[in-house]
Formats: sequence, structure tokens, C-alpha cells
Amino acid sequence: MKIHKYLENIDFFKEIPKKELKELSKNLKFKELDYSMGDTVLNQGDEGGIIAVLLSGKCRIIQKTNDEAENQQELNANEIFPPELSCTANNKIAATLQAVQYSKFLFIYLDAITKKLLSYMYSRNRASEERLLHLTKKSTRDKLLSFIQAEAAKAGKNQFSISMNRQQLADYLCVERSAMCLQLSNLQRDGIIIYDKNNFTLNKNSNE
Amino acid sequence: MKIHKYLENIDFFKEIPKKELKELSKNLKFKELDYSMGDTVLNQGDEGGIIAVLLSGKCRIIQKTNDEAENQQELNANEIFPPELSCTANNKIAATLQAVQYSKFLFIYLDAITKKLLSYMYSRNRASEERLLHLTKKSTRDKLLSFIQAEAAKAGKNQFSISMNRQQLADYLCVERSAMCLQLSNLQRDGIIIYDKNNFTLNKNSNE
DNA sequence: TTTTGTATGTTGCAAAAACAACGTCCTTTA
DNA sequence: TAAAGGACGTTGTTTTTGCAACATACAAAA
Repeated sequence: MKIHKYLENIDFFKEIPKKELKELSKNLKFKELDYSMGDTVLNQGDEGGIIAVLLSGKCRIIQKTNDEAENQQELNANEIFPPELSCTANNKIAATLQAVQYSKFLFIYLDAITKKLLSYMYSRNRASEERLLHLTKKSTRDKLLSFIQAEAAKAGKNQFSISMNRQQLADYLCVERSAMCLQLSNLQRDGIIIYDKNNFTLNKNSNE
Repeated sequence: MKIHKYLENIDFFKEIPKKELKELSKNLKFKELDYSMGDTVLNQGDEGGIIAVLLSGKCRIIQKTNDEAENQQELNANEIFPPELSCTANNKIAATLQAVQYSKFLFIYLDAITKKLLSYMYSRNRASEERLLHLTKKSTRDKLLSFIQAEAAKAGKNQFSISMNRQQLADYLCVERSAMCLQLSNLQRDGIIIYDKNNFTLNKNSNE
């Protein structure tokens, strides 16, 4: 069966005119594979740049976060994996995919430009999500803490530098610069952080 | 000059191996155009599905919001338009692009599948972006106004209903319920909105 | 060197928001 | 019908933030 016949029947591609789909499928690399119950389809950390369309069957999406917690979701027929197309983020599959029934897959290999575009978009979304995380905190102090903790997590250690100056950080957190400076002072006074200019240290043993 | 030679020199595509870029460029539709100062490159509302790479020069991005306000940003050489790739959202260009200098553009026409993938991702981002738009407003009043204007825009008319109750709306906007109620009152007192329960009317002729 | 400019930190005051408490309206339920 | 509960709006008080002004430190330019 030709690839475009598969694609035509996938909800995700339904809006695309059949003629165009047929044309496109000439340049697409793809692969069709079957999996038995219990099989691992993709492993978290695998090479990305791939989109998996579940043609039939059912799968489980298992995502391990850095604090060892597991997050599970379902993938049903006619859905695509990864749901957020995050495969493009760092070219790594962000979750493990496991068949819970006999499952048929169509894998579509993304070309470099599509990957780049998706990756770009994904990184922008990530930035929005992260900023939202900070902005939803009530006080300036909590916004700052949220930001500092995120930066420490990114750096992978308690000591890190930031590239924004105070005004830029204040704008990013939607607070007033001088008020923010005051809160930085308070956080240091309370032993939660130590900072000098753009160098910060998050005091780990503070239970905040 | 071959398209892949252009692409090689664009920051956005720098990470892509040259060999692959050359291969890809065979299947890409593209167009190169020059614009003089003051020329309109793209109009808000134009057919989407296109990415514009500014090879040289400088442009102005002018976005008209529904309340006639204008939002301006710059587009510099080696940047791509639209910045958020929102062209894929409803297949419409989201802002007008105007050359402020002599500018050289490379247009890349996206294929249907790439468009669909970007569109899918964009719709997932939209909710975050929209909430950020509201949360970045300084006062409770402005957050409310931003939300109300967005709802009116979605409804396509000045009268609309919302599905959230007051507490949910307050949580969404990260403000305090009673303070928000007070601001709703004030907005109504000032003739900017009329509301009763979950039914709102945005008064068009208020210059806010 | 002096001067200038810029980023940061500090302080006092005014404005805004959070909070608590209460009143009203409306719906549900006994 | 009466009672109870919930959502919404209002008001007064407390807390936080924004704002303006100024101080300090440091780097760049004259």
C-alpha cells in the first residue's frame, strides 16, 4: 500500500488535499512497523526527528522526569507521537512508548528544515511555559525564587550566572526593578540566596 | 545563486549540514525578492504558509490588534518572519511587514505536511501565549481589559459570554477575586464594559 | 586623571492589590 | 415555604508594589 493512502486516512492529515499528499509522499522517508503487546516502540532518549503515527492499536507513553517520578499518558489509534512534537527539541525522544496491544505504526522521518522549524517553535513554547511558571507566582519574591530555582536547574548546580541585567529581569518577571532589587536583598538577608551582580548561588538547605 | 547557498548563510539554518541543505533545497519552493524603503512586503491577512527570511536590510513588523492599536517590532537581517511562525495558525499572515531600508528577502514555501505540523504545534502554544499576553499587563484592570478584548476578538463581536466563574477567572489572571470584581465595577462605571454575570459587552467607542 | 554615563542598590511615599468580612441575590434542597 | 449554600459584589484594613529620587560602584571616554 502506498504511503499516501495511509496518510489520507490519518485524522491528523485529513485536511491536506489528497493530490498534495500524494505529491509530498514522494519526498518523505517513512517506515511501517508492527509491535506486539508489551513491546517498546521508542525509548526516552532515542534519536528524535521522527513522528510516529499509531495506525491501529494502543500504546502507553511513559515519561520519566528528573526527580524519578513517572508520568503516564495514553496514545490511541490515529494519534501521533510525540503529542507535543517535542522530538525536535534536542533531537531526543522525550518519553518511552510501549505497546499495550498489537499496534501498527507509521514512522515519518522529518527533513532537517522541518525539524528546525518545529524545534524553533518548540523552544519558543518552552520559554512561554517557563515564564508563565514564574508569572503565576503571587509576589515578587516568589517570582524571583521561581526564576532562580529554574536557572539553577538549568545550570545543573546551585551556582550560576544570568545574562539579563536587572531591568531586563524585572521586565521578564513583570515587576518593578527597584522593588525586585529589594526582594533580592531580602532573599539574601534571609539566607536563601547569595548574589553579586549577575552571579547567584541558591542556598540548597533553605526549605523554601 | 543556488538556494542552498543562501540557506547556508542564514543563522536559522546554520545547524543543518550543508549536504543535507543542498539535498533539501531540491524539493523546496522558494522565491527571492527585493524591496525598497517603505515597500510593504507582506500584508496582515495575506495567505500564510510562507516563511520570509530577511537576507539583508531592515523591516518593521506592524500588528494591528482588534482595538485599532498598533504593535510594532523590528525584523533584522538573518531573522525570519513571522517570528512565531504563526503563519500556519489559520493560514493567514498575522502582521504587516514593511521595509524600512532596501531589503532582500528569501521566501520559503512550506509544504502541506510541514504547515500542518507547525499549525498543530502553534495551536498548542496559543493558550500559553494568550495567557502571557494578559499576565504581562501591569494592573488588574489592564489584565481584565486584555482578557475581555481577546474574548471579544474570539467571539468576533463585542458581546460574548465566558465559561469561567469569577474565581476561575481570577486564578487565570493571577489576581485576587474581590479586587478583580472591583475592577470590573470600575470598568463598567467608566463606560468601557457592561456586564451581567458571565455576559459581557465591550464598549467599542471607549478609547482605552 | 577627571568626567561622564550606566547599572545597581536603597529609601520614602503614594497607589494598588491582597485579604477579610459582610450583604445580596439566586439556586438547591429539606 | 424555609433554610442552606454558593457566587458575586462591596467595603474597610493591611500588605505589597510601583514610583521617584537619590546613593554607590564601576567602566568608558575625554
